[in-house]
Amino acid sequence: MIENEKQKALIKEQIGFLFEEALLEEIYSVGRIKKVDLGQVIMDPGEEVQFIPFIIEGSLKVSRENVDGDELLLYYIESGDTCAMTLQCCVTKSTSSIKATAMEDSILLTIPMQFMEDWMNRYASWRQYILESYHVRISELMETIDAIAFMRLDERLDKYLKDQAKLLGSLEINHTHQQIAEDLHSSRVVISRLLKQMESKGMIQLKRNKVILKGF
DNA sequence: ACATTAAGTGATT
DNA sequence: AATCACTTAATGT
Repeated sequence: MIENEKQKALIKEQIGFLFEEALLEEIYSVGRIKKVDLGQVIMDPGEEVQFIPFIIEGSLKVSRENVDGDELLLYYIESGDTCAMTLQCCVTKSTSSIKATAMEDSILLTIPMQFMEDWMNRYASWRQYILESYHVRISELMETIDAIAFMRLDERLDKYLKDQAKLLGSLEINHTHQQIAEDLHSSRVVISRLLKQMESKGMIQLKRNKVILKGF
């Protein structure tokens, strides 16, 4: 139950326009606010998902992970978004096949999954939102597939840095080369070399644990 | 001062 | 584009 007026206002501001009053009231009565820190893992493959997360503030990255812990970044979710894969898990009552990590300190609104179906039947706005969310996720997945299949790694890296900067609203990206390599499913050495190349072209500036973009 | 972790580089596949 | 093996640089204790 969300009692705090400040939190209510925040929710209203971020997702209020999506739903009618009655549904918002229900959201207030069953939702929980959850704060997560940068780097915190919200969902792990194999875990049973029992809530639907909305991003109220901040952003998450969603990635695929294999048994060896190798990763591949799929897409990001930001304020007002929810995670389509979670929805799928809720409907089929299966376990998560993806990993979600906080890209910055973020605030989530979590809704227990048992309300999902009921709301789908009773609220057109909810139904539409869920469908719309699926649509957006799938488009982004397509974009990622295109990038993997058709772009060279240096182009992907460039896109990655720009996406990252846009999302976090900063030209400074605080990642190690190792972390970037993991997101792109490449190796650190290769990323270091490509970054060095970009630096000598004047596109970026390199610091320890940091990449600074020189505009877009 | 030393250990640890991040980043740079040549050579090889 | 990946991996190995090694060097150099930055940072924490």
